Amino acid sequence: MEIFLKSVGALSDETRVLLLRFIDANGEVCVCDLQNSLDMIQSRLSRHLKILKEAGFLRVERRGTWAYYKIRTPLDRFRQEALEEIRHLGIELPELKKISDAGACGLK
Amino acid sequence: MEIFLKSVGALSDETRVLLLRFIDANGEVCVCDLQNSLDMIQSRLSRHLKILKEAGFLRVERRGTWAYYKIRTPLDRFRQEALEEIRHLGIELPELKKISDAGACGLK
DNA sequence: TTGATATATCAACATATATTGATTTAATGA
DNA sequence: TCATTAAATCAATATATGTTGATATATCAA
Repeated sequence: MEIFLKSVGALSDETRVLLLRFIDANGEVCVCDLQNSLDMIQSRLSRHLKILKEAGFLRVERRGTWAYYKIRTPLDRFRQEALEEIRHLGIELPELKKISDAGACGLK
Repeated sequence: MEIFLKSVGALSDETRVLLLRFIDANGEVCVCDLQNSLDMIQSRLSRHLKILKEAGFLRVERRGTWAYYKIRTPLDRFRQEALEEIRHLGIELPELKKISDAGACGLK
């Protein structure tokens, strides 16, 4: 029950659904790229990424000071279905502004 | 998005998951039977039943002063998967104490 | 070690959601 | 019509969750 509630709880917030879909659409992204692309402050992103990770949707990989988030694979059936459902919502996604590759995020 | 959030929001509460599973397992039940079986006060039940109904999981049918709730059919794919997932949680369900058939709920 | 950068966590506050008891609404039958 | 019963709604309160700005942690490079 607890794990189920954590999963659906993670999905019941507009910010997190957008985040999940954005990462789903763009593959691996780092937090500073999300800040740039989604125009959200860092602490807000960090919070929601943690919730999505702990709900089993995301995986983090640290490289140096950067933290790269991506969809966890494999997803179990229910999470996969949820992701599929989110894909069909037709959410308009902002463009990925990937500056982490340039070696600096340039954010304060 | 709004409908999706409403669906997962409805699932992200332990009381509602139990309610949904109980109705799923017992078929059609009226509110006073739920009061008896689940030991919950009426206003609490009414609130959660409404949320589950508006999220598309339940259907009500009124007969006289009684309101009978059951799983809405057909459920769309995602809601069906969610229900399936809930079935697999192994939730221990209390016995259905069906007194509405007797013609009186006997509740204050 | 020091400074700079990326991310995580914390504290304060605002908003949302759940619980309860009281009231209202609706249907029934005397 | 009036009283009764089932269910819905409301008001007050408590708890949970989201947002923000500030601070802490971690990595890297000079």
